Amino acid sequence: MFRGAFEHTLDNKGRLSIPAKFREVLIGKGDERIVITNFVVEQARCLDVYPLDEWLRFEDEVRKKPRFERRMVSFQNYYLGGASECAVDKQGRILIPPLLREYAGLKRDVVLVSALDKFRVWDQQTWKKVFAEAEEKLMQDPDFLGDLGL
Amino acid sequence: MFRGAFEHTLDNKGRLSIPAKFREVLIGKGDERIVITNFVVEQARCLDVYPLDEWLRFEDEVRKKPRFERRMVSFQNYYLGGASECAVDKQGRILIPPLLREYAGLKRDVVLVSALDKFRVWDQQTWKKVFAEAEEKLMQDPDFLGDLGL
DNA sequence: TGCCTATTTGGCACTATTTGTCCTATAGTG
DNA sequence: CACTATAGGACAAATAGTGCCAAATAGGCA
Repeated sequence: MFRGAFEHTLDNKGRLSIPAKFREVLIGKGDERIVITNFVVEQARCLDVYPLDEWLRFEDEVRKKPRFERRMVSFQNYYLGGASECAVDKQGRILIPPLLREYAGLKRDVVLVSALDKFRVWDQQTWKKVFAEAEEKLMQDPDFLGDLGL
Repeated sequence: MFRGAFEHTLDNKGRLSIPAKFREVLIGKGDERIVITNFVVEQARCLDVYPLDEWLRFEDEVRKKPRFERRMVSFQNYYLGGASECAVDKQGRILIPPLLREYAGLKRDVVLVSALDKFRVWDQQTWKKVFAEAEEKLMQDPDFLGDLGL
């Protein structure tokens, strides 16, 4: 699965080259298509990127839930509504749809961060903040990891 | 199926061009006809757009239900009553019937949002509100996301 | 440390998509 | 019957997306 974090840059058309390490994972699956959607962690916006097969598995999970339950409706609007499929081009890039680019505040410098079966794309500044806050929390609460059973 | 969200504009005749990504799906079905009807999510009005075959399938579902049950009658009045069939023209546009345009408060800027087998059309301002509320709700309910494995 | 290879990025040209404008056909009205 | 208003269709300009090539950079190996 995906491992590591990489700093990359968008070109002026909004294209992002996928780190070779991540691309290898996709090639291993035999399908380089990905699905990309909006997400938010700790008030900070980012994009979630799934290999197509993982995304489909996830959609199936969602379909099993009660469709008209109110939180589910919100969730579908938010997470599924924004999801769009992209293909990786010959030099390993994807075009990030304008709305998503705008949502996550992606300008030039971005960071791609692995998250198990998927990875996330952050605006560099936003990522620095999120990362620093996470570190801070760990330092100030020594029991944090213990409480999680790690 | 449909994926992604797109900002488009109506021309002064009320015509809306369907995003190429969505049109591909219709072309894949070999039938570009669609059915469009009124809908409301979280108190906010929008339009539901179905490929014709999906709509027919949905009608069959409805037919199986007890026809004179009161809520079913209401639903039929509302959802089926507003439904109208449109064809996509040569440059990929549909004409949105005036009543529906008015219903959903469509002015110039609209957003087309995928929703699995169909998509929705929102007035841009309305969509922003609905989206922001959904985002808010999800942020405040981390357990819900946890249940979904996010 | 320096060379070689692989990866990433920038630039350019070409194609496709979207949108605004114009034109014609049709129906309604005087 | 002629004129006007309007809807629908087509054209064309502007914009955005895609593909390709090559420069620059980073990483690996000797």
